[in-house]
Formats: sequence, structure tokens, C-alpha cells
Amino acid sequence: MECGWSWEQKTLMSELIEGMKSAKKLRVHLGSTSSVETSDVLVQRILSSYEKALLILKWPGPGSTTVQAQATIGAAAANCGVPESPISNNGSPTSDDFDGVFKDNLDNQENSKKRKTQPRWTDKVRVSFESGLEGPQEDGFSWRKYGQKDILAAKYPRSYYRCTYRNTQNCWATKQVQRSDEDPTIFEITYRGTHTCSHGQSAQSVPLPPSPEKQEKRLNHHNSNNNNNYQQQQQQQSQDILSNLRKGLSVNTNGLDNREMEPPFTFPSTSFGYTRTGDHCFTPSMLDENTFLGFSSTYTSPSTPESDYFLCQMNSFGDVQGFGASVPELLSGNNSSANSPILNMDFSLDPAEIDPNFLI
DNA sequence: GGCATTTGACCAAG
DNA sequence: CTTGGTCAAATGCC
Repeated sequence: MECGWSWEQKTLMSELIEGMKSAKKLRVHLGSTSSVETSDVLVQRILSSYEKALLILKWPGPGSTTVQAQATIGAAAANCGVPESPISNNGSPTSDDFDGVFKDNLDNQENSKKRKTQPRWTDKVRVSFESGLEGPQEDGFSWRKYGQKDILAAKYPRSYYRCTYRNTQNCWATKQVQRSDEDPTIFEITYRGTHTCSHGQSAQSVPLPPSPEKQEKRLNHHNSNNNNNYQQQQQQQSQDILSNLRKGLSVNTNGLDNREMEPPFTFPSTSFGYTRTGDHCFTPSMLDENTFLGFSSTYTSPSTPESDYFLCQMNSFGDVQGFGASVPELLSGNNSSANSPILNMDFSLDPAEIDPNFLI
């Protein structure tokens, strides 16, 4: 693991602080405009989230495990933001979870072959059109498909991808792409491991990687190289996004297998035709997707007894495939760009989603 | 030729 | 034993 914890910590903390400041400003603003009460509730939750996230970061952990815990938290933070698992129901971090969950991550960077205890997180992406611009793949990294498998309970096969630079740079990041049975427009991307390669967001050479079912990589390949610099102005990015999505629409209309065919896509002008699933990331009764700042991260408790599994669900409508990075990679410390890619994002964490027992 | 995907086989986990 | 994840040979594309 090559994630520099100190860099991670600083970056994450500065982002959290910045986000908290913004939320406070928003609260003031909302208050002055006599907004509905729920807005204030939301802001309060945002602030609470930041505070607790910062608390997690600052928490040193007991005894000799401190360094390890912090390092592993950093690894997790690089993947998903702030891990849920360290937070017990009473709000206190538990170092056992840190060690159990994230040490495995470190181990598996060395021992790639066994799937066992690879920390992973899931990004659910809704694809509003079937033009070949499936969201899951356009995450700024270069992936190489190495397998596909029919899953017993799944209608669609699962595709397996690994980092293109696995051999050359010993980058063991992998991801799985699974189309949702219930809603075929949703792809569930499970990321495993973090990128240690230097071909991530800041140097992505294949921002429009292949779709899971039918690779259209080559068609997009030549469009992509101008749209990857995270230091670009957001305005420029938006222009590129629109431009390239149009290219994608014109090029990739036959990108899927017959069985994957979906109803014709209608390109919504307000969202560039691309949305992230928010329904999995918000508590329906509490949050309105449209109310939020643009990004949420959801973590559920480890589902395996060994606590080596955590799952987060991302939502970011600031992320347009091929031009923005999905959150896990944005938060990856392996993309050692001095300019944090998340600087340009409105960013919030919802404590209720981190852990239902966590908040207030 | 180089690099990608496809796909059946193999292997480990549960 | 079943299933999911990975390997690697075959194949395709540029």
C-alpha cells in the first residue's frame, strides 16, 4: 500500500473542514431565507457528519495499534471516504474493526490472488441511456476485463475488471460490474483495492473505458484525452462533458448485446443524461436527492462476521462518466496528484447513512 | 505485433 | 459440493 497517510489525512480533513464551513454558510443562508424546516435538519445532519468524520480522523486509537489504525483508516478513506465500520453504535471508534477490516486490505495488496478479505465498496450508477456510456466504467481509470461470470441469482452476468497496469505497476485494484436485475439501468460496481498505479485520474489515458457487456473502448479512445485534467476549470469540464457525451451518443448506440438492450434513451438536458442512483444513498424519509449538495456516501456495516467487508454507495451528479472520477477513486490516495480531485466537489456525508445508529 | 476481450477451466471459500 | 473469482489460451481489433 502506497497510500501516504499523512497526505490522506490532511487532504481528507481539509476537505471535511471546508465542507463543514460551507454547510454552516448554507445554514445561515437557509435561515435567512426562511426555508423549510427540513432544510435546517439536513444542514444539521451535514454538519454532524463532518464533525464526526473529523472526530474519526483525529481519534488516535488505543495503545500500539494507533499507527496501524490510522494507516488503515487512511487506506479506507482513500477508497471511500470515512469508513463506517470503525464506528460503534455509541459513536466510538473501535480499533478492532480498523485492524480487522483494513489490515486485510493491506495484506491483499500483496496477495492479490485470493479474494477472501479484500475491502470493497459498491458504487451504484444509473445509466439513463444505453448509448455505450455506461457510468460504471467511466471512472477515470484504465481497466482491463479479465473475466465474466454468470451469477446464480443474477439475471445479468458479472464482469470482472482489473487495472490495466497491474503487471507494470503492480496495481491490484479490481472492480466488478453487475447490472441490476431489478433496474437494468443501474450498474453496481464493486471496487476492490485501491489503485497504486500512476495512471489514475490525473493521468488517465482511457477515460472512457469499455462497457461491461460490449466494449466500445476503441471508439471512444480518441475522444478522451482532452478531458481528464482535474485542474481544468469546471466550466471547461462541463463543456467537455457535453461535447463528449454527444460524441458518445453518436458513436456508441450499438454498444450492448441484444439481451442487454434497453428502451431508447432520452437525453435529459439538465443532467447530461447521466444520473447516479440516489435512492440507495439516502434515507427516503429524511433526504431528498435534489436537496443534497451533490454527493453522498453511504456505508453499511460489514456484512461478514470477519468484518472485512464494507460497502459504500456513492452518489455524485458531479461525476459524469469519462470526465469526472467516481468517488472511490477521487478519494484514492494513490492518485498522488497534488491537487485533490475532490476539491471541486460539493461534498457531504450523511451520518444516517453511515450508520443508522450513529447519528444523534 | 501489441493489446484488448472472450470464455472455459481451475481453484479457493463457504 | 456449490459458487464466485481468477487464470490463461484463443481470438479479435487496430
